[in-house]
Amino acid sequence: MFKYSSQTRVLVAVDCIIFGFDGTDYNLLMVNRGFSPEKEKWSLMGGFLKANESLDESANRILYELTGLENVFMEQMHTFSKPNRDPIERVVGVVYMALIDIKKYQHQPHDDFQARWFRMDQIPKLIFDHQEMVEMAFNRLRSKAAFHPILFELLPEKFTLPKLQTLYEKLFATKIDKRNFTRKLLSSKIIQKIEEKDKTASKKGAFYYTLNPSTYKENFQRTLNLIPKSEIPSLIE
Amino acid sequence: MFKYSSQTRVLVAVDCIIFGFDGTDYNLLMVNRGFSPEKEKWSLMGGFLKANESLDESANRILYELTGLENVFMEQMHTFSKPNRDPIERVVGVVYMALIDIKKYQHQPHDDFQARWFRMDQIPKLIFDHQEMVEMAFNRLRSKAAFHPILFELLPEKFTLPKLQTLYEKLFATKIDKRNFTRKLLSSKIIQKIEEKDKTASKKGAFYYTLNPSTYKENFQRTLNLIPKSEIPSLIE
DNA sequence: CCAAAAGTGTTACAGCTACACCCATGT
DNA sequence: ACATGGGTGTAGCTGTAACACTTTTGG
Repeated sequence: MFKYSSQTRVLVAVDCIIFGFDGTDYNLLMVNRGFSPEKEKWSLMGGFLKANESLDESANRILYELTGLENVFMEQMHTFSKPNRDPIERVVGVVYMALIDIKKYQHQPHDDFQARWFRMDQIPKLIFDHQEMVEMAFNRLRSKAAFHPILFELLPEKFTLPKLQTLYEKLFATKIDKRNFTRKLLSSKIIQKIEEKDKTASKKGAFYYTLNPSTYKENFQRTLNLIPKSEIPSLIE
Repeated sequence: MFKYSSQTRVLVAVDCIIFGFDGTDYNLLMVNRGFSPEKEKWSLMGGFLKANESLDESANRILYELTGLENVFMEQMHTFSKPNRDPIERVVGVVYMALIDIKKYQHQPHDDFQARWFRMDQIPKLIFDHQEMVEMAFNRLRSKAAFHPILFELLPEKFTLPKLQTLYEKLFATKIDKRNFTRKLLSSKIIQKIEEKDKTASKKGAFYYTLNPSTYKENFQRTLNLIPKSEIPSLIE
């Protein structure tokens, strides 16, 4: 087989930034590295691109191997490439962002990987340029969520309006008026009430809602304006 | 030096999607490949990532080598990775999108590369997955331009309002009311009129405007809403 | 009965859209 | 003088933001 001659070949790593929401705060799923370099330190879930898989396949494989999860919302975000970002040898790092319902991964089966959730404000010092990756991912999440209803990926099938509102308030570090929030959301028709209440958070209980799958897809491109316009300029991307 | 053992190393190519605007249509700068595979066919400007450069540096080097241009608006867009996207050997392709003033590259110095502009609706069949890359880039440009004033990168320093409006109308394939367009734009303060007219397009002549550098940067994150809301849902990303 | 969270309507304002005519000038 | 493209103002409407009280129920 002919090859391109005299060109440098490098390793390609895939790193997954996995967001979860515990009802109060955003969390990140990290693993304790079992190998050098930086053994025993916390890092993103990652692995090397294999010979016969695409990056999407690789990211999904890595996520599956480490959490057992499949069919998760995940998309490619950015490729990092500083020549010496990995001290061992040159590695180009492709970062994926995933959003999962935090309850779907609770340390269960794969404890051998020593994965655990960290609240966004309590993330340990990370290896290499992983800190930078996380910051970019969180900003990207903010930009996307301002215009597309992706945050539902972080919630279980049934969720309450107060939980959903907290999700938005925490991401944009702002308070939202609950009457306006509810009205905009319901007028979009992307969620529907079910006759069942969550009583864990209050005595009165809050009604559960679920996504309306058809209108959800239709409205995915539509900008919902759930965030007051005055907050939008603070988005960085 | 220690290495990660038994992992696959691959070539990393950088491909630049370079948009220009000729006053009427969007154009793409393509090169006629002088080497196999697909010799003599049209392709994006590209090259391989070198041992000691980052992807950003590589993209800028490639652009400079092929056009002589520097300090151009360019950002990383997506990394393509189907295992057999290049028939010779495995190559992961990182795509950059650049926006340039079309007059800054007019076949001059580097004709040996046989680069030329193609109107977006007259792009020849491209090699590998370059067609897919171009489509993604154009969609991405649309999404970004809907909310950030990046299209100015396609214009010369002095430009007229009618030209600017055409730029938006072509990208979104829609007609915009010129009174509304002008009003929104001027109220944003990002451009300023200069007392000089372009008489090439009409007898009356249209006033030139320039970017107001300070307000331009300030307002870069602000959503201008130059495109009527009803058109926005058609954006795909 | 009280504390804590959920739920619900209205009004004022800002920003958007729709729309048509006059102006300047080269030929 | 006329054809061509450039420039300008208003009114109605829609959507957003601001705002406070009642309801429910577990303890």
